[in-house]
Amino acid sequence: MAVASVVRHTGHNHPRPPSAAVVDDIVRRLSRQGYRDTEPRRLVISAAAAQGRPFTAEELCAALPCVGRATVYRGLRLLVDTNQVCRVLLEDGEMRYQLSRGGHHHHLLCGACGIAADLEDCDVEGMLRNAARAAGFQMNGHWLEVYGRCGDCVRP
Amino acid sequence: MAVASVVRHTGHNHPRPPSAAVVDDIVRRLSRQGYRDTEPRRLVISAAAAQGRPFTAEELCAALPCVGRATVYRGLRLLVDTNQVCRVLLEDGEMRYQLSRGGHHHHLLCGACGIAADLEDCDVEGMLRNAARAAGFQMNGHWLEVYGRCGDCVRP
DNA sequence: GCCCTGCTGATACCGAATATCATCATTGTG
DNA sequence: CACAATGATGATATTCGGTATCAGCAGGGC
Repeated sequence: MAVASVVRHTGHNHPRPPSAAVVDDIVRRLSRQGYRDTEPRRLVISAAAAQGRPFTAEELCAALPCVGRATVYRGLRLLVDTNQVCRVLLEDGEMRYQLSRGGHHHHLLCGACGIAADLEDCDVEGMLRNAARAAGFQMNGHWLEVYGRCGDCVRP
Repeated sequence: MAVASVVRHTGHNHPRPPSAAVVDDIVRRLSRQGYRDTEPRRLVISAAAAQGRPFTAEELCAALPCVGRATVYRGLRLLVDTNQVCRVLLEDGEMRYQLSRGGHHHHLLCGACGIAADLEDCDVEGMLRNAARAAGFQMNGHWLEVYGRCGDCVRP
């Protein structure tokens, strides 16, 4: 089977100083698609990048009291629509968000500390496609979340 | 790899006459857990069983104008909590529901007709557990939905 | 048949998210 | 550099899905 590699989104469990480079990068990609480079939008991106774990739209609003609610929601939706932010489904059905590093990956969600690590190079894709085909189903995509305990929370 | 088997929830794409046996079965299981056998509750179960594809709570309400909204929501929640109904996550993030046949399985969701077939005997579980362990993560569960086109919609 | 207790359902309420719309700011153009 | 077109903002209203409340009802054990 494929070797799994994991990318921790942050060394700590708490917001990190947002990297200006990351924000610039996203803004640049948006510009290329015709979206303007505005101050509130940069603030939203910066706040999203500063989150150490999957966040909700409301948490962004709380972190950005000087930006209108509607703007935060719009900005977040734009980021999701342009695949810069991925949705994360918690075990209880709650939907959260997380800055995406791009490329197909899945999330290892720790139920203890709430952190989300990326699981890459996992070959569920091919396996699912085969299983689906055997069932007469043409697979176009999938949604997968993995729940459990991260290394830090298993042995503290 | 494991052989995949599929169970179509209905031959047609539209509501089927609810089987009294299915409703009785669920009611019996609820009774065993101390929940009463009431008329409105049976109606909710019957309506849920009559759906040919994943449904929303609001759709149940519309199908049951003579049952109070709160009762429909409570009934549905009870069914989810007792694992008689499983949640189905659509590709756009919408949450729907579907009568469960019990046992662990995943859904093959057709984006064209909206039908959900069950994918059983697919060994993602073990594979994921290994991949997670390799990443230092202790996996306790997962959520998986498969999107695409069902056989009927691929070649019409 | 009685009574306890869970269930019902009309209503009020809540929180998340979106629609509206006048105003502002960015960016391409001259 | 100034202008104008238009996309973006944000205060507010509104919608929508879901839950809390609570008086009255009914299931089921006795």
